[in-house]
Amino acid sequence: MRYAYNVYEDRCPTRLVLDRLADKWALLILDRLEDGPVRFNHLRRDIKAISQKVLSQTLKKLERDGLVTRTVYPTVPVTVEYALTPLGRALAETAAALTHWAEHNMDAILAAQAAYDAAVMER
Amino acid sequence: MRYAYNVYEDRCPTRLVLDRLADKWALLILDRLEDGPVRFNHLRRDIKAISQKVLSQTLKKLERDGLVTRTVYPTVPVTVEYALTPLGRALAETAAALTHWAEHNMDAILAAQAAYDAAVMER
DNA sequence: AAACATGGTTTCCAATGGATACTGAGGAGA
DNA sequence: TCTCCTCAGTATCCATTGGAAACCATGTTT
Repeated sequence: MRYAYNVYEDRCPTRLVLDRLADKWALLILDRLEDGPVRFNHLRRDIKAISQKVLSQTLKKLERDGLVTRTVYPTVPVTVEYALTPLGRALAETAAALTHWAEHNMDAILAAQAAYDAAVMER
Repeated sequence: MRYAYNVYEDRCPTRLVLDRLADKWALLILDRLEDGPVRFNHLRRDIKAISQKVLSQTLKKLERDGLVTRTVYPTVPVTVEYALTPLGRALAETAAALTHWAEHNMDAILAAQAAYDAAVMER
């Protein structure tokens, strides 16, 4: 065994982390922050169809995990900027591989789904 | 734009794929299948705390997406083997990066959580 | 005075997730 | 023979989660 942790084990803390990272919205947020800090409502507009509640909740969890920072500027109205920490940046690169894989291999997956559904229909 | 798809867009099919891949259990299954075919109950035992229902459902979705194959051997009792397709293998390598990142960076995340919780307490 | 911006919280309902029990065919052990 | 065990799943129920929409405070613009 190379690491002290084993994600196959129940009750291993890595399971908690995997739970966090295996989240569509968290991956999209991390990906979106790679180019630099972004404000709350800007994220909301960029990541289509995310709700305010889920965005807020997800950002809080990412902040707690030390993956993003939250900075408040006392402007009027208040400005809140979210940015990646070094740890978050490392993860974002890994996460980007997943989202980009999805974009890249979409056609193959759609074809597989169509074939599967056709096979189920004629069964 | 490099690809025809954009995961930030609502209603883009990549969102469906991301939804599928951003799933703790799917990632663990793909990871577990990297070393070769595995039977249903073997997966169930290896991936601690997964329920039969969720394992069954997740495998079906992965099969529909063309990421795993399901092969039935008419033994007694019946043997069902799950294996990665070439497409699934490519994804498993990407997914492995995530699970291994979780194992690797666990200590930093636990420390961040403790610091965050302490800050919240004294606030 | 009404509308819009900021960054959220609250509320409600539908969908999802997990725990548990059950199936059913066949083999092994008592 | 009777009971238990294995295989690979379904079926059922309840708690948690997710998303839609309304609401909040503060301040600027029209």
